[in-house]
Amino acid sequence: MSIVGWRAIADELNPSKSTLKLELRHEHPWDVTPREAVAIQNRLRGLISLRDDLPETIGRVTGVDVGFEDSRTVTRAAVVTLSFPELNPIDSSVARRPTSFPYVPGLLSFREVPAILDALRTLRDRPDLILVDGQGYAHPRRLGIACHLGLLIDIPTIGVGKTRLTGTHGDVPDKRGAWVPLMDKGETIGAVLRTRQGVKPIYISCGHRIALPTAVDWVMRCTTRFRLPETTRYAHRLASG
DNA sequence: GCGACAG
DNA sequence: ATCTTGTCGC
Repeated sequence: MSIVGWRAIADELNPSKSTLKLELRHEHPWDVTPREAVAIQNRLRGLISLRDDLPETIGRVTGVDVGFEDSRTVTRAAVVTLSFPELNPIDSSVARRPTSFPYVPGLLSFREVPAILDALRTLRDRPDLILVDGQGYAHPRRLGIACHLGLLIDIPTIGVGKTRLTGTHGDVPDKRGAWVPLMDKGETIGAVLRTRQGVKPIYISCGHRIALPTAVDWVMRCTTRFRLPETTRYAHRLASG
């Protein structure tokens, strides 16, 4: 579908441009040096919960993705909420703001989270569960973008990466749903999951308030006939258009 | 010192 | 991520 078509759908999903009360559980500066960013990550890492702490019933799943415009000088975050288990889009939001932090492996959240928070603020309802494009716990300091975002807004999050940031793993059986642990320094930091037979596996890790097996289950429940979950696909289309 | 390195 | 045509395969 064309970009015009998608913008039309996006507006139709949330015509009132209603604002969601999104109180941040933690605050810290964003205009920081890479060195300061690392210090913030080391301070926040101890606050992450890898335990299941999700709503009793989840009727909606939300996807988040970020794209860039004008030679990466503008950051565009897209959030799409789908009904569950139908996986039909029922709400969405897009936010654009000047890019203020460079891409540095391991510090992705400092580049993308500010715009994501802007997008979340114009969503109609508070998400039950969010699938974030990128790693969560599978990070050098165990604070990938999914952990960072989930912790700030205190909502369960899952990291869904298309490629590896850190860690090692064996071969993944070529069968839908098969997965092997992603290991680092003797610890399981994530799962390498084959969402469909015959496609490259994706990297799943805990964000916040969810355990790894549960995270893998939810990613599979959100994945139909493609390599990536529908949440990620819808968000990507709105972020890139 | 030499690689590796989410998006 | 983004820049980009054609091309291999179901």
